[in-house]
Amino acid sequence: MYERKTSPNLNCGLDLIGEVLYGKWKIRLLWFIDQGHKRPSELLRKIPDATRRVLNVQLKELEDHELVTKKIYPVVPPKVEYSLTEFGKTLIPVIGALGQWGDANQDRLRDVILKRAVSSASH
Amino acid sequence: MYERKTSPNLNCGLDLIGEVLYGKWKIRLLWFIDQGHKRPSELLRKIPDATRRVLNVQLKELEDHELVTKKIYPVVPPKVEYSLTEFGKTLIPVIGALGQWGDANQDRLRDVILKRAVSSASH
DNA sequence: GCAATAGGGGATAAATTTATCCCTATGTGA
DNA sequence: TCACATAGGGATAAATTTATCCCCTATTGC
Repeated sequence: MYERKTSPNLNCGLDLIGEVLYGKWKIRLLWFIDQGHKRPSELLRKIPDATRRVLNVQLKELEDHELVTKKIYPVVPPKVEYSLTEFGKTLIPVIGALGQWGDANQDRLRDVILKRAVSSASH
Repeated sequence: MYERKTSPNLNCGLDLIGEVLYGKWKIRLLWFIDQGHKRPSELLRKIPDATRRVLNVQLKELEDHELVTKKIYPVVPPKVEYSLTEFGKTLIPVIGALGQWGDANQDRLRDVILKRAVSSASH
């Protein structure tokens, strides 16, 4: 496992929430788990741009940060279910606010994001 | 300047907001600019863990994404002021929600973040 | 002339995060 | 016997982000 070489910033609330939510797929993992998509294979289907590996890694971090719990059923083929902890559930309204802002401004956002991407690509 | 090799995900609102807010200091930059700390040197003082260079880079991205505007006064020594655009201002309540959650849970967050950091450091 | 001020940015290195590849396990059904 | 489903994870590579270093501008005040 990768071993961090610099220490995290833990000064203010924004630092702290950043530490647990920073990760390409974490927010969406929390969101989809809350929506009832609990099994790894389901989550992978909901987030097809991610690989199985990264999702596992990020789910493990969410678990270490006590935002989700993992339940392994001793059956074959294996069955695993993730759920939000009570702590994790308190994040859902915040994530909802993020998603709403993104949805409400999607046209403009696509526009400015692509504009920047294109102009940097053309040397 | 670094040139992206993979294309951004622009599927849902969460992807979109991620594209513009993802960056170690961006959220705090927006927050402090909104609080009236507009000059680069002030922002650097408010965020002492960042270097001048990164703040410039991330401010440029925020500008390209139309969340802030930059005003350069033609004086010597140079004076520069950043302000939120109307679009950028609409993000403030969302950022406020993030910060509030982080503040409200700061003890627990410090705890779980450090727990993970320490256990991974010890092999 | 030299330092200080306030802000910029290129080049490169280091850190961090994601992606790829590949191998493991165990019943079930063809 | 072989493929399939379902989940896990090590090793390594590639992509991306941050950090370091160093140099530049122009004026004011010693």
